Amino acid sequence: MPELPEVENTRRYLIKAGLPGSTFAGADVGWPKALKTPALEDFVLGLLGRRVERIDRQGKYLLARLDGGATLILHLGMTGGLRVQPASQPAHPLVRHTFFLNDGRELRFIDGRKFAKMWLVDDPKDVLPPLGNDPLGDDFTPATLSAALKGRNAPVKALLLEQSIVAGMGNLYADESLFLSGIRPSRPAAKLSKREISKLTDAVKSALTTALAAYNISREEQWPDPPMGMQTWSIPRKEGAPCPRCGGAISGTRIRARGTFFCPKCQR
DNA sequence: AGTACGTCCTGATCGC
DNA sequence: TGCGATCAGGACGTAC
Repeated sequence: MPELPEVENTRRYLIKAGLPGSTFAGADVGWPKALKTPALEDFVLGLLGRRVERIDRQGKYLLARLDGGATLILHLGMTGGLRVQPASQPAHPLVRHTFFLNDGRELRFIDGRKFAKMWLVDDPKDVLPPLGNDPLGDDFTPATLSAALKGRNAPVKALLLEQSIVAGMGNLYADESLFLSGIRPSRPAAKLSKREISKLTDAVKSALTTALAAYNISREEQWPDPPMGMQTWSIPRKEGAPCPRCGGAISGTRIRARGTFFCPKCQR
């Protein structure tokens, strides 16, 4: 499940693979429902002949800035992954979309579960939902997080998952952040103390930067394989497994229908 | 406005 | 060992 670290590493992978500078020579959209806008014909025509100038990330969205001013937006959903490969190389069986490049390579969009999404727009603001501060940026502070949680009585984990509060947060890093900060996922957000908000802010930054760094160090030699399947969790995602801090049994529950794991001793 | 839940999807995993 | 049942969850629409 690509969350911020995986999406950011995908961005770095695309840059390393030389997608910026390449020009689209066509596109094969194999799962039309993934294309949100525009209609298929305009999507293909709009990409044709356009060169990728830059690749940005906003939350979990990848934005390929094209010459001429348009932006190709990709969201990896839960099982999405991207690869830039020679057309002659056999494609992964779960490739749903193929973007042909003018250098004989292809940008291949893998997406087993078909939850990924694509847009081609003049202004990303027209289609992107409101996104909160990026937790890796300077604007993500105890003050801004506290303000975002003010008056909210939903479980803190549910709010961490809202992209309008923490852009790029996902289920696994939410559990990780709450474990690192010793806060139980079910706690009403507004009841967190100032000190807890501060610890949570640090934990979110720490969980995400650790994941990014772990990938870059341990998998660097594997580039250009896609950055997926990172496993840098402190907390086991298995009920009854031993807590790495106290040795007690990890509890499993569901919050907003999302699998949630925490240590009942370490997280209060 | 805030909160909760169903829906979309299918590969991977579980359990008998 | 095999196979059907269940699980996984990001974002959105709907409902209360």
